[in-house]
Amino acid sequence: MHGYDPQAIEKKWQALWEARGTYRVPGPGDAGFDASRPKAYVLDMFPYPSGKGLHIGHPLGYIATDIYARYLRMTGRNVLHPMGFDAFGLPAEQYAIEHNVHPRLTTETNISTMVEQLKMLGLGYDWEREIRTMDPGYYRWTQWIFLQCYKSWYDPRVPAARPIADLEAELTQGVWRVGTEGKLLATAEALEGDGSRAWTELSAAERDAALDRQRLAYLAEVPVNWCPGLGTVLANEEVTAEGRSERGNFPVYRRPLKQWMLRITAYADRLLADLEGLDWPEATRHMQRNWIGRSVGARVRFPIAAAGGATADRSSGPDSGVVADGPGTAAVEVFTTRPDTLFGATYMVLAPEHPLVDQLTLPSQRAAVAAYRVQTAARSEVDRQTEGKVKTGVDTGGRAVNPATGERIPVWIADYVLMGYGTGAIMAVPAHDQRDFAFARAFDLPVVPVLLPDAGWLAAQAAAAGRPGTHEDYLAHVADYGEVFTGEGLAVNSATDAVSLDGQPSAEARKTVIAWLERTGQGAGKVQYRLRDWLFSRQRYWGEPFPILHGPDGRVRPVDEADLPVLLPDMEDFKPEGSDDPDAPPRPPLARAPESWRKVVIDGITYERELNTMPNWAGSNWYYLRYLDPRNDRALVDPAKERYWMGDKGIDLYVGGAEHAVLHLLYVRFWHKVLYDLGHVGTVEPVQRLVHQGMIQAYAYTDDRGVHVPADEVVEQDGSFHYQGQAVNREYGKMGKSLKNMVTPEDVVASHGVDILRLYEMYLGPLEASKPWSTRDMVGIRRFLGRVWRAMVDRETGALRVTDAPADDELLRLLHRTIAKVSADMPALQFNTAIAALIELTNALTGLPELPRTVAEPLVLMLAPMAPHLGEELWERLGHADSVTTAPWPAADPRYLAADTVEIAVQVLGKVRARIQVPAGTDRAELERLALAEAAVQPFLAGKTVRKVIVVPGSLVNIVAN
RNA sequence: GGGGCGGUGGCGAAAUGGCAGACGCGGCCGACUUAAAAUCGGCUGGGGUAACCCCCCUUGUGGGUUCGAGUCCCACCCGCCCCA
Repeated sequence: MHGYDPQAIEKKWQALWEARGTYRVPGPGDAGFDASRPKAYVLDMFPYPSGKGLHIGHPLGYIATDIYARYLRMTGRNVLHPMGFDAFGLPAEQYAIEHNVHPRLTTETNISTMVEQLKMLGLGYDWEREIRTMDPGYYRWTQWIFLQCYKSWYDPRVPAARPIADLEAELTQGVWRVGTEGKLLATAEALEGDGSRAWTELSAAERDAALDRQRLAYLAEVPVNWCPGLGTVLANEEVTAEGRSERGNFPVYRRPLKQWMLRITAYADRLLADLEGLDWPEATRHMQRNWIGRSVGARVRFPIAAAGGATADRSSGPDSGVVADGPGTAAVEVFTTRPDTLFGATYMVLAPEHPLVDQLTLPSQRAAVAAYRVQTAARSEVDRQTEGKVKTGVDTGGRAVNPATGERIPVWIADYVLMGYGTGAIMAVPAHDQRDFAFARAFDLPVVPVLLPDAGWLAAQAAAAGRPGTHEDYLAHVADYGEVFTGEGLAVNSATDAVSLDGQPSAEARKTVIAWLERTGQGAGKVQYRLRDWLFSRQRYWGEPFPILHGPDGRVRPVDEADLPVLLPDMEDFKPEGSDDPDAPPRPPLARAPESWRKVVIDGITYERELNTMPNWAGSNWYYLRYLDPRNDRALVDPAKERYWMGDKGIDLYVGGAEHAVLHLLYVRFWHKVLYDLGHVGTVEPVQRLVHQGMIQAYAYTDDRGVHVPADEVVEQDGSFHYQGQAVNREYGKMGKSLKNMVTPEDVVASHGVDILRLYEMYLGPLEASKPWSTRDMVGIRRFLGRVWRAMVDRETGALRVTDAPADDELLRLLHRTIAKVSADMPALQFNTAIAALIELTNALTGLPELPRTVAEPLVLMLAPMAPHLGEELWERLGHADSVTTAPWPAADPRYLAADTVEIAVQVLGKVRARIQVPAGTDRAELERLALAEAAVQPFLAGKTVRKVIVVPGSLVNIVAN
């Protein structure tokens, strides 16, 4: 028998590929590199070797990029298509803890398994470029990038990161002064008596502090998400909406801790602006814009008029909102996007954790305030923001002054104001903000309208609320109108001797009030971001150690770059010290490392190593650069290799899950921009084109008890489903062990072969769409590849059925239409329609006594990227010694694309009434004449006048008659 | 609550504003076979009707723009995702 035997062919070619190094990709400087060819960089999001089994959905994106990379290679490009492993971090560590084996061992085992699985799928990776983030040769450069962040500052004038040494030089030269909160102040703009000081006036410690305040990597005491169950802090992104850890589902608490931070906020504007030029899914760009959350408004200072505390306490950090305002007084600073409503601010609300609360609270209110703060601490951040809940809050008894009206207004605390957002305090304008209004109604606070709504809104609301709807009535009875007006209006009730907004539209009123605030030193226009700096410390073992030493005087000393990597010490006891007690102090596992690792003596001074490790994101944040030059021990990447492979716009195609739309992809862009600013990479953005593959889902079945039954043992009978004779219900969901509907690549490869699996996954539907798996449907692909085989190989004798006889014109036209279609579908990643076109072509070959070579070869070439094993086998049988992977992609011949005759639809009033055959290229006038003369349309024209005739050459004629 | 994406035969799906349903699965009929599998050929959105001519209807619902709408616009319903 000489039929199509997928498993035999696949085994043969996978061995040959390995032996011949078919997928080795030389780069600049390597032997065999051809610099005249254009490059393409096709990248998969690399996996973490978690140890959970792969199911059929995991390789979807890998298959797609593999097909695209193979196609590009056949079009003459040097194609970089590497793979590696995200080996550090929580998934690998949790697996190790659960199995009570060292994470290095479990990770290495898991990686070996995954490499075998990926090779089994026929994926053409250059395994010589494989990287693992846990290898010292790799994480050395992760540490190195961290050091570059530590040694850099963000110069807003460029704007770009620059070496911190430059800043030090400029400070020494007097370009800058250091302001009251440690902020940099251009000397030229410094004002007399603004409290700023020259570099020469600062002590050594103050100078250190001033520089540290500018670094892109810095230590700060910040409120963090502390997860005692995991024994580590988590980034906001790693905490679920329910206030639990994304991994492990442990409770998470807010508490202040001293942590390493990365100043991603400095890049907020560029991260936002540079989204514009990217070929990314719109939804992903939208999510990143939301995450960055740029809002334009003003900072406004409300001086404290009456306070319960004695004197203003010390300034409590850069963004606390506390502003020393001369001896004994202070002001609460707020951010508002609606400074045009400043005159309507009738009270203020502070977050319960706000540092000014103690000072503001009157003795009579202390007990109530303290109780409320305890109550708040127990609630999660998301819970606090959820709307529709009953508003709660407590009056501090303190009073602040509205700078516009000069009136003393009450200051409350309430949990819907968050300390971590903005300044931790708001001005409340109940007349024009929904939440403020609800709060004011609940606690009987005054509501003063300061905007006149437009007539349409007023009329609609007046009708709904049964009010007259006049301006006078609205201003007098604003609280009786059903809804709060939050739109743009005309300012009213907004004038004093000092400033007047009355009559101005909101946009103009904002400008007026900001100008006045700035002139009088009571505030300023300000752009604020939702984006926070990136919390970069984890109290875990399985991660990159920080290249940081702590001196006995508390000063930080970076490890010399020549001493990198700082090796992760081998420890038997690597487990985190989890705890049920939210107040237990963090105890990173590295605190238990041998003293020989923890202590370092330099010039007679004993330093302690930083005991935290970097988060999971660190290693995956720049891996795409290391593939370009994976074994370089002198640099992160050789500049010549970086320029060639990254080109002008970076990675040509990056495919991975939509779950990384914000975190991974935002962090990657941030580090890439830092490296760009410092001259280590040549592109502004790392990824030009991004595609998210969809999920493969599957049916699952439950019996009448609601218990899942094995999906592969369910049979369908007459439209209902049965398991062991019992009727079962069908559900639809993620593939996985819990639903008992998992299908593994191993099973499918064993029963059908890899090429059929690859084609079937691509044929299911568009790459981006989620779609259901159905093993039953795979038979269609098996039939297709079987027909291809039998068209070329005699199944009795095994002889080649391909001859040099010429193909007839009809077949050649179909062939070249197919080439044109597939050639257009490949770069668009529309493999489902490309396969459909190849099936059509193959179906046209089934009756032929022999197959012309002019048809057989292009068919094999087009099939080869998708079914590489079959492609190689048939290419070899067609007499080619070289691999099909480097054969040239076929070109469609325009001569065969134009048909001699075309069918034209003749419509009357948009309905098709006849079809006529005309020579290709028939002109409009002739088409119109033929259409009007067509016998079949006459009944529909009878008794009517032809008003107009629309002619679309090559397609249709539409007769408008009535 | 705000935003994004989607809704097309029994199923997966296709369709630069131009003949809706390509291609595959499933189903039906036939050929080959002692028989089955495999393979090959034909039919297969719904309704009317005389299964094949022909007519009507049909892309979640209702409007609109257009000679012409699955495609563009508005409102609504449903599903998924993101932000609250």
